[in-house]
Amino acid sequence: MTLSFAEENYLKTIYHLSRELDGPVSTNAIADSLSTKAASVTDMIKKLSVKGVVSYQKYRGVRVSDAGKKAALHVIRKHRLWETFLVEKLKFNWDEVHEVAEQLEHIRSPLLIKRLDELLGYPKYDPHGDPIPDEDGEFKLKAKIALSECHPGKDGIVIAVNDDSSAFLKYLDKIGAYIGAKVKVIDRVEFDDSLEIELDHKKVFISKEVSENIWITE
Amino acid sequence: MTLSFAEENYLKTIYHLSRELDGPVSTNAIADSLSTKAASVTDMIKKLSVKGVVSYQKYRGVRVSDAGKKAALHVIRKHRLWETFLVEKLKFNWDEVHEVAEQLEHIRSPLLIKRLDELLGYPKYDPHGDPIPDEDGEFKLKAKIALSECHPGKDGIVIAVNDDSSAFLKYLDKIGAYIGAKVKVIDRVEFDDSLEIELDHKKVFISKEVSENIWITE
DNA sequence: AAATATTTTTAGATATATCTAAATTTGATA
DNA sequence: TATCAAATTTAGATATATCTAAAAATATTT
Repeated sequence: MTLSFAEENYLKTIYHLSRELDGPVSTNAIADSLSTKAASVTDMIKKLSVKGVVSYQKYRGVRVSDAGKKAALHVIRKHRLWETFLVEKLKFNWDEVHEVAEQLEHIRSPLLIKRLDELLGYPKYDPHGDPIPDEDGEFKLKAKIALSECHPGKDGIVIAVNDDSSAFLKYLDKIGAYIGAKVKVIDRVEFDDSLEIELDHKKVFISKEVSENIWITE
Repeated sequence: MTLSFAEENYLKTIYHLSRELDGPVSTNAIADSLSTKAASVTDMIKKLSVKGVVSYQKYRGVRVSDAGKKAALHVIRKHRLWETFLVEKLKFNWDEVHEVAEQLEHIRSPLLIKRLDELLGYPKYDPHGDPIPDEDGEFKLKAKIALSECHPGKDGIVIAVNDDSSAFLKYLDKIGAYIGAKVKVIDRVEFDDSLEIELDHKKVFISKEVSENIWITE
């Protein structure tokens, strides 16, 4: 059973969405996430359902099956290994890798991924702090807490970010919030839940939207 | 103007065929080369013609335009850089790279190719001895002669092979005919034009079909 | 040159992936 | 609970890339 590029993209997106939620994933959520139309999603869901990678009840949303999870994690493994390669070996900035990795993740060659993993020294996390699943789809999440959940006085190390968009990552670069940076919460503004934090001995204000997307050690 | 994967594959094939011939490339030659049907080729040729990368007269074959040449050489550049990467950095054998490079050549990212070229040290030739075009599509052929054209007594160094199939390359590995190997023609069998050659101080017989696909220094 | 064979093109299908617009179902609200 | 709004699905198109079978053009042979 092989999945087309489009099928792999849908499956990966559905998998990611299903991890943010508890229950089934809605058609519209998938459509939004993929910038496509609900009608297209319904069509695709039917195909994925026939292939056994999702289970689906009309009007009731989609769930990823065990086989689907494995397939999704394999694509995610490839995506994150390629991102790591681009940053470690080709000197890409972390905000430049996503689009290219979206293409590279669909290349089919078990040997290529095996050797790439070897070349990179079997990394466990990608440049954004996300875990890289192993060949069996196993991975370990780091114990982490979103900055938005931290009270003044809390300090830690930036270990992951939740948004891979170039704009967001460029902003993080600017304020010095790279993976591994030391951070301390100085103050919280009750009015809008923005935070004053210290990064690299410099104090900056970040909005709630930003603090929700930065994870630090617990 | 962007070409789809399929369009890139057709264009590349037509370009390669046009270099073996003097005149226009026939529909059937393209179909054979791509293991597809003549009818499919006709359809695609029309599309490529509209896009201006080939010129085409019904029943009269196809020619690659200047714009087409540039586009084809760009794909070939990517293919050969990836092959070089696979062998040099990921320890692939030269008979394992073709299929993967066929996929990788379609990845769209100028920065990726720029950095890959840099990582590899700006190579001029790929693992099969084929020249890697630069960004402008320029490349240099080595002065070379097919073994099949050599008379007994002629010696030289294997600098390229003409067939990238895994079976052929595995056979070359077996007899020691890697790029850079010293070779000397010992004898020619008039009956079938097979050759006795010396490679690595070992004498082997090779068929005409094989000798036509091995190129040595002039 | 006429007949025959080969090559190429056209016509009409199929499969994938997408869309818009209309119909249907679900869920929230009055 | 009946009504309405939102979400979802269906129906019917479009675009790409492919195919088979038939028709047309070209090339070869007698």
